[in-house]
Amino acid sequence: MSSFKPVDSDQRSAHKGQQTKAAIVEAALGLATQIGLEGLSIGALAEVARMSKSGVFAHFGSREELQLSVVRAYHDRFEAEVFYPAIEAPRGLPRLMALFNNWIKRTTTEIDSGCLYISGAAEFDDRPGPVRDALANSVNTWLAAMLRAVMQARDEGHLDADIDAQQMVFEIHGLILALHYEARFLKTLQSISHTAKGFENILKRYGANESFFKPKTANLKSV
Amino acid sequence: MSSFKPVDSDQRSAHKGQQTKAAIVEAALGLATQIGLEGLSIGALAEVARMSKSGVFAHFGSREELQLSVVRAYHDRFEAEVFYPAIEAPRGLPRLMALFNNWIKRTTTEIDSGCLYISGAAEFDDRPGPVRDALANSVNTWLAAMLRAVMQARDEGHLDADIDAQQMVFEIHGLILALHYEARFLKTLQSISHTAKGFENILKRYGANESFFKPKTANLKSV
DNA sequence: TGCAAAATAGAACGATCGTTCTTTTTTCTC
DNA sequence: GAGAAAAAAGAACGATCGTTCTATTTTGCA
Repeated sequence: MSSFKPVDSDQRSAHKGQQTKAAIVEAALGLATQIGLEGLSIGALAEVARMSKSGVFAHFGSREELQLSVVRAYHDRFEAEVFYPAIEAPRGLPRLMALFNNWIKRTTTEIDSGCLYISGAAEFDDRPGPVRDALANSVNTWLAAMLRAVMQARDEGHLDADIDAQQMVFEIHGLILALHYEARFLKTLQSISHTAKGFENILKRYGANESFFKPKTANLKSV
Repeated sequence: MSSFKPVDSDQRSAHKGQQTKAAIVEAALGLATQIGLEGLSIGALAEVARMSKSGVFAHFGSREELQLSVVRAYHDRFEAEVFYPAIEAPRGLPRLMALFNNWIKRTTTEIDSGCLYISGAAEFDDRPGPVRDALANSVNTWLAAMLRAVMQARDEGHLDADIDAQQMVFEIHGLILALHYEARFLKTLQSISHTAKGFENILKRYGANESFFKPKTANLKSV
């Protein structure tokens, strides 16, 4: 990941314009995850934010800039919720498992609200431009973090030495996408347990020592 | 699958209205897979079909009915391209592999055009109504066919006897979703080979006899 | 407290949307 | 080939879209 924010941005209690802008982005994020980045209209957003259309608009200057702000906000939230808590786990399989579990946790939450990286991909896969680039960059950053975690787990000896790390990340990604699809769209009940079981299968296949995940007693430092 | 069409529908050279309607639906299908069912506008469709807006509209009576026609057309095409050719393969693992290979083939084609079941799911996962129902029914029908194929392969002894068929279909579905996502949105080059390798991994894990897929010489009737 | 600056509101624009209504053209049947 | 029926076109509707411009309100600093 690594997003090195420029020192202040929204947070600082400056000039109050940025406060309301942050509030607007917050509302926009809620709308966008529900109805999509394309469905996000300034009129509807103004209503939710209890402001005038032009009042909302003035903060962004264009709809596209609003969409970009939403993508950035989603990126930050994803980072804070999934990535940062997990890198505190020890390097190797424990961290990989923490990353995946946080990912599942977030996706499970998003069964109701929707995932911007998934809906955004469907909306912008044929629409070049800054929004698409921002979305793809965020996703690629995250997938690269997962790839790093897999390679570290391999180098630590927690996984087989000859595994294809990209292949493993691809299969893990598929599990998350299937979870989102079947739980959110098809409303299949067992999706969450299927995802967990699928991850277990993948770990086993790539040579993870069963003591890591099978019996809940196992701990980090062994192998 | 099973769609038992009502005898004529579009095909019969009747009253010519149905001919142009079929042509419109054809054009609409192209538009919808590219820009989505929601992005499909009657004006844009009329331009592509080289007709007037009202001329197009008259064939459907509402935009929703147009969307439903597109979903039905996509269902038929999917069935004809993926399902029917595969059920001619012998019951069991050969048929399962044929189904999956056709699915991959179609999804690979759709890297350029887009898959309605995937984009539609993202667009309608929060929007109840007939279109959502039609989409979900089609997808469920297809997933049920895959499930049947897995269970038959198990019953034929081509897979382990104690496998969880739903779990296996879930993992396979994830591969396809990852293929579509990474190839179409992220433009990752190795997605197709990742998918094939992932399927091989799944087959192996669920006890498929390697003679079925590992050496290209193996044939159907053994095991 | 006053005043410039920033933030918000309000009204209006052109465009496009789905839809309706009326009129014209095309098709099919006798 | 005439005439009814079906198909297509054309014009207009109210609504909503993103955006622009001007006016009003609110804020922050001297």
